Amino acid sequence: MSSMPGELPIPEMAAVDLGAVLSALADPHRRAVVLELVDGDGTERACSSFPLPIAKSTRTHHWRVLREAGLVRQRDAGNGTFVRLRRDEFEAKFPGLLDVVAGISTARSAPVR
Amino acid sequence: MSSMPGELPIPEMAAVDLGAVLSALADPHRRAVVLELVDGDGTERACSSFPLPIAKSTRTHHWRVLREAGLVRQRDAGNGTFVRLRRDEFEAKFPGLLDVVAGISTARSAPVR
DNA sequence: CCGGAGGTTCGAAGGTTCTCGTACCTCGTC
DNA sequence: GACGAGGTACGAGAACCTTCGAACCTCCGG
Repeated sequence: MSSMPGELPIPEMAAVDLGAVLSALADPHRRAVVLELVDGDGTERACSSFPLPIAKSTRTHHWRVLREAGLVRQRDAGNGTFVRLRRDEFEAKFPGLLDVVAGISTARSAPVR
Repeated sequence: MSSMPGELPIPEMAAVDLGAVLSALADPHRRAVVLELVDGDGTERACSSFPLPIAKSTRTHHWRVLREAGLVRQRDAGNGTFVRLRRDEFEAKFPGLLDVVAGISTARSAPVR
């Protein structure tokens, strides 16, 4: 696990389990977050910038789950925290998964275009 | 929901939730079963033909989860039950999902070929 | 007709998940 | 220095998941 200044510990990609990933993506709140990250530009994003209708402590919980499932990297910058998708690493280990899930979720409520 | 002779009730594909699907696939036993079905020939298969190291009642539970998540169709034939992947229907609603998950799982322990 | 294989239902135990509130920490700003 | 925004740690509650065994059902084969 890396331990850069402010970087919260994350598992190596090799140690990440598909079951954990699917569980992480099964939660609507977490999936919404991942979705936004997937069709973002890949740069860091403030954790506080996600409009989740849940308590602060619950968010902390969800960030931990996403981190431990190998989906995101999280940096603690004192007064705020930031997340970044582990895009390339993740894609190398679970090819196509993010795109497929993102594609399915994005297709929501737009059956025939 | 359909109610053919022996066909256990299943949700219409439209009513199936991605979260439920991902949860269903998150379990190793269920994922193993789906995997076998995916690279099978699409024909019906006896429920008893899956080598799951769990109790009978636990199997029943897992089959229900898979059914209710929209992944399989199950037929009760008196002395035995049979399952079939809802391949095309599922593919139409969640394009690519099964292939991606199957691909990832199959890639296990064969990094460079 | 009896036994066994295959299944379901029920209830229960043990673990995990999601949620929250409270207390506490750390910065930047006034 | 005090305040507020953003976060974490901890504890607790409710709900759910996986698992099992026991009791029961339904057929097919001998």
